[in-house]
Amino acid sequence: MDYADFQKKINLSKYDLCREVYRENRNSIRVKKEYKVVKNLERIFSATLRISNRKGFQAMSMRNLSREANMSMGALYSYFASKEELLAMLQNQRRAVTKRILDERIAQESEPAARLRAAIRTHLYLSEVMQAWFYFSYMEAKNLSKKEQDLAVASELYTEKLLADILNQGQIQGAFELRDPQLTASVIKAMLQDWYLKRSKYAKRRVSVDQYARFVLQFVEAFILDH
Amino acid sequence: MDYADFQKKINLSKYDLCREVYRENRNSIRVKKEYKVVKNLERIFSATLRISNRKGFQAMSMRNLSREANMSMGALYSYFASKEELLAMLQNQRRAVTKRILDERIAQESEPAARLRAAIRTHLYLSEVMQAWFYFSYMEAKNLSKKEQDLAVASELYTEKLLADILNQGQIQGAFELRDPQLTASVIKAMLQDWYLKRSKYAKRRVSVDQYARFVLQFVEAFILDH
DNA sequence: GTCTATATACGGATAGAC
DNA sequence: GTCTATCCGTATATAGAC
Repeated sequence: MDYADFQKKINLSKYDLCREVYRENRNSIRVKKEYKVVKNLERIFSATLRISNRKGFQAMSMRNLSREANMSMGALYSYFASKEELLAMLQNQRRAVTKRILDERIAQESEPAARLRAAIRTHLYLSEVMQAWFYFSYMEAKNLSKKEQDLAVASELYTEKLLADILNQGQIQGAFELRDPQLTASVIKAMLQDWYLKRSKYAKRRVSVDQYARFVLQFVEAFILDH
Repeated sequence: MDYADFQKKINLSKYDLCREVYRENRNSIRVKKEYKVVKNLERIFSATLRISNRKGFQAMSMRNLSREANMSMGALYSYFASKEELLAMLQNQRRAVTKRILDERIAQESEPAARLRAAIRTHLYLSEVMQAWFYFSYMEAKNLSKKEQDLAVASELYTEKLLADILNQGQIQGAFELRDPQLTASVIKAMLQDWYLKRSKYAKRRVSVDQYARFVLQFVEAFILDH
């Protein structure tokens, strides 16, 4: 399973993601024609991520967004009631997709070594498909409302716990040998995050996501299989 | 050399840092009595880091800062000409200290293995002493002026290159065996950054900087000494 | 040196025309 | 559904009193 296979199997086009957002927010969105909502939500979210990742969500004014999304201020406000609600729509949906796919793909494996590989590869591939959002979510977390912050932290810890559980299970079954599963999970997480946080550095050096995945797996396995 | 030794040897009190800032900015600071400048700069910088790390530098208004630093708006503006200049003072000085100490302590070792240990430990210890600033610098980099962004990236790459050079040197001398020194340096950097980016998580789990340093060293050494 | 008061610009959000 | 025009609050920065 490499990145190309992953992309084929998992359907995650921008429009699919926006269609899900629309269906979950039918009540609050005043515009009613699905094709139009999906098209405009895609513009809005893309522009939001583009501007925010350049200079920060709070520094993005609604006028910026209106210009970048090619919509008037009035039009924007028929898709959400406030800047904060725009954010919540985006966050909820992306978080849900991430969790769903991560859970699915880990559950397909039963051996600890295979589960660990699935977790690492899937996380890297997800962050490759939705790089802009992963980056946004990490960098903006602390600037958002208390509620959004808590959700972000919970989502962080959930991923870390997925890894820690696999490591613990592997240790019990004798597949891995390691001293501190919790700390090991933390630093694996740090390596996974580096992939989407330093995207342009890796792009410049022509490191592909598959190369990075192989490298991280080797690095981790040298630690948990050997000493 | 553990963290307690490091603290004793390296003098890095908040006031020492602010005194350096004052001496480098005598021209632009209108207040002239050193003890007063140092005291107020300390207030200003502490408050800046405190507020910015909670909700972002751009979201910090000068009124916020004035309240948190216990100084009037007018008083603040006699220490800098603009919010941007305040930032540049802080960044320049901290970056310089970090580079100076990192270089010094690596230069004291000659064997690759010892140099690597010195680099990792020193970086972790520096980020422990100046956690708020390291966090700030990472999280705000993209929101600052082009000039500040470039300086931040250069500083990032400098640290990574320090690590990569040590790894390369070790490989040539036969001390390390590794396939990709550049990628190895990148993921080590990611682990070092996790320490100051997730400070409160590690604090909650009662992981000390010395424990974390030992763990990272083991993790890295399993990869470059074994396979 | 530090304060209060204020100039001026820009922020989010909405009303009402089309 | 979308647009333009506008309300009102808050931002940075400064002037001038003490």
